[in-house]
Amino acid sequence: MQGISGHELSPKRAEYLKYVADCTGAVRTTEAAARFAVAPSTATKTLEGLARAGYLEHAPYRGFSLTAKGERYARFLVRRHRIVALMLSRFGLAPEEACTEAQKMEGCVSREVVDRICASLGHPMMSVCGRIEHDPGCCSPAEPGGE
Amino acid sequence: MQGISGHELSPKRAEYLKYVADCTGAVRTTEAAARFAVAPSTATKTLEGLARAGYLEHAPYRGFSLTAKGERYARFLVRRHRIVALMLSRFGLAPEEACTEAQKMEGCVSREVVDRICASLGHPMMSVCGRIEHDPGCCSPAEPGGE
DNA sequence: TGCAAATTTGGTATGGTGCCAAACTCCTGT
DNA sequence: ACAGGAGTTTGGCACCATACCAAATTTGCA
Repeated sequence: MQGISGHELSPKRAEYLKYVADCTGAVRTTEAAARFAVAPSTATKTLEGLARAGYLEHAPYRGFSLTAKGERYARFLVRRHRIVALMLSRFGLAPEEACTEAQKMEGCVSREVVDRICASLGHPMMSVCGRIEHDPGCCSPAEPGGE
Repeated sequence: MQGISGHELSPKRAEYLKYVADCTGAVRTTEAAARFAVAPSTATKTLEGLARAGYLEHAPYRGFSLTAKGERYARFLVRRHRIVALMLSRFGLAPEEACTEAQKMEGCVSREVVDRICASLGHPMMSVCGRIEHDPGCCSPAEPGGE
């Protein structure tokens, strides 16, 4: 994998990035502020932080959109969320419960661990909250020998 | 059970509390500073924070020791760590690996989830890094019907 | 074109973690 | 008995993440 450790972004930033990735087109400050129940200036600053780090592109007064790097990272974040949620559901948590708790934990789960759980689960296609996309080279087709 | 959510302490504070719980008798500032590789003043302040929150008792210039509350909470922290590590080992992580990764994640895992995983695992007695103590009323004897 | 809505900027705050230097306490050895 | 060194605490400062408000700025519609 291309150097994703899973700890590049703070939990909040990761949430914002996932949100931007979920939206089609550019995200307005107001939309993000509403989504996270914060003041618009807070949304601007958090998104600005992601832009400075190269995950988003900022068209001032227009909105924020994903860069290639942001898109790649967001795919990881979504996959991580779904793997963790699926794991929790295997321990008896109901789907929405698993999803909610996954949200709380996932920020601390490394890519390494996600890949291991993913492999151990047999590279599942579905989680409790959506399809799981397996990046080529990230987890599914890799691991030639062991595991 | 008694109102432990699992999110009472920041990850660092939780680590310090576990450390104090692991030591016999009072912990000196220097010991903690060495253990966490920080300046003595930092150790003082972090431990002071735990004391102010009621988890530790502070005998100035003498050391810090657990209060009843701290002891109870530390038991939860250790149990959480071991349950999470055991869970990870079930996904193919080697013992020390599971233990290391658990350390990174456990701060974000709620008591609720710990109890669920614990139950789902059949209230195991051993983890990859030590015995698992099941507080009466915390997890094992509870859950009368379901699960 | 002018004004309302949206956005950004700058100032400020809090909490957690960290450092250093200075002040203070403890204890041991002479 | 007490001086000095080791250990500890205090106060000041810094940084990052997150958050707010008020003021300034830009956009876009009427």
